[in-house]
This record gives sequence, C-alpha cells and structure tokens, in this order.
Amino acid sequence: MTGYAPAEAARRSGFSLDTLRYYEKIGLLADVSRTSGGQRIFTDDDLGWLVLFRCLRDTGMPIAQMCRYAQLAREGEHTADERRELLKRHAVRVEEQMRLLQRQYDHLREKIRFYEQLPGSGSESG
Amino acid sequence: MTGYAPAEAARRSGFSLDTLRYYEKIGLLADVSRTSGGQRIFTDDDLGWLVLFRCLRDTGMPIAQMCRYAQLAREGEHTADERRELLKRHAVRVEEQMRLLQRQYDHLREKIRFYEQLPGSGSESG
DNA sequence: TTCCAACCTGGAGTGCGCTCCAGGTCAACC
DNA sequence: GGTTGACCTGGAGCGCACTCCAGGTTGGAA
Repeated sequence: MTGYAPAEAARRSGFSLDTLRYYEKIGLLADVSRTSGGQRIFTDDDLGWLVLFRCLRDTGMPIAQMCRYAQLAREGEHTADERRELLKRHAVRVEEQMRLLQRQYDHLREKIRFYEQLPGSGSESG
Repeated sequence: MTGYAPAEAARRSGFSLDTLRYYEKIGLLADVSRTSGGQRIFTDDDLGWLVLFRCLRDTGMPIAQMCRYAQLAREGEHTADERRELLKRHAVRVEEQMRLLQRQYDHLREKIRFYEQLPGSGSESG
C-alpha cells in the first residue's frame, strides 16, 4: 500500500492542502492514517475518494450531499441502492445544467456574431 | 415605451427584486427610471440587459466582469472591439467549462453503471 | 546534531453573490 | 379619505467553500 505525503496528495487530487484538511475536519474524508508523529499519509484509496469528490464538485454537488454519500458508503453494502439513487438524481441535475450551459453559450455566440457582423452602430442593450 | 413594475421585471428576468436593486446599487444596471414618487420603472431596454446578465451569470461570469462590460457599453461605440473581445474570452472559458462538465458527467455515469452492474460487493472508494 | 521545509492544530477571516430587515413611503382601489 | 400591498432606503447578515494565520512539531538531509 503506497502512501502519499500531504503535498503529493494535494498535487494528485488537485485540491489544496488546506482543502484536504478541511474535508477531513468536516468528516468528508474519514480515517486518514498518520505517522507516529501525527502527519497524514494518504493511501490510494483516499486518492480514489478525492477523485470522486473532484468529479462531484466539478459537477456542482454541494459538500453536504457529498458528506451524505460518504457517510452512506461507510455504513456498508446495504446502502448501495441509496447511493446509486443519490448519484442518479445528481446526474439528472447535471444534465439540466449542461443543457442550460449549452443554451446560454449559444446566446453568447450569437451576441459575439452580432459584434462581428457590425462595424457600425450597436444596440442599446449590450 | 412599455414600462414594467419591479415585480414584473423580476418575474420576466428571473432575478429577485433584491437582486435587481443590488445590481443597480453596484452600478451593473444604470439609469433605471423612476416614478415621481421614486419607484422603479424597468424598460424593455433594461430587460434586454437583464437577459444578457442572466446569460453571463449562467455561464459563470463574475459580476465584476459584467460591470466592466456594462461600463464599456456606456462609454459608447468606440469600445465595441473591447467588448467583443471580452465576450470571446469568456466564450473560451465557457467551452472549457463545458468540456470539463461533460468529462465529469461521463465519470459520474460510469460510476452509476458500476452500481447497476453490481448486485454484490462494492469497491472501497465510493 | 542541527537545520529547515513540510507539517500540525484550532480558529479566525475572506470573497462572492446575494438576501433579509426595520422603518418608512407610494399608489391603486373601495 | 382610508386601507393595503407593493415599493423604497441603508445597512446588516448569510451560506458556501474554502483560505489564512499564529504558534508549535516533525522528520529527512547535510
């Protein structure tokens, strides 16, 4: 079992050191092992969790919900259904988010095209 | 020139009344006209701006940057190039955001598929 | 063994974008 | 003229997700 120093875990996960400590403090990341002197050692398993958290954060899941998910996972196998449903509901929200983003991106492109077609006078709104 | 009461402008723009007042306070929305008694009347032009702000907010532009854009627009025609470039740079960031979102969405779907294929034991990370 | 960069803790502070509040005013209708 | 609901102001407060800090400890290299 490879172990990673805090700085290395931060580098690999893309979270800052402070964020890793924060995630542990709020109970999102649990049972991070330590040296005899008290310094953290992150395992590949911890890194796996961090990759998941990165995915969920990037797709806009609130931290409270990630905590719920992590808590369920800690409770064991029998929560697998609930975890799956949690992820599926999140996926639906992400799909909506993607559609909205695409739609507003199209508006933005149209606005830009307007600027590019127009070497003369502009509209008032924008 | 049609005028809209604050509540109607809020409804049409999707921003709350407080947000409309806030946008005016920070100078994002300027020169909103008033009744003799001091109550706001939003014009179609104001609404046009609000639609643009909605687009920019939904695509993640910080308010400070929207203020910059609005300021440029107020300065007149000669800032059109700069405004266009501002929007184009933003569009690039939105494209990156869309790619990231798609990528993380794919990870999420994969995770869900994992749960669905698996009526037995699960992995540690997630 | 000494050094010093990396690490530790608890807790305060930050930035963003609103959101809420108290206390008062306006205006449309009865 | 009275009522009532929408509106006004300045300013405080909030929720989120970190981020920073002071003051102290650890541990690997020279």
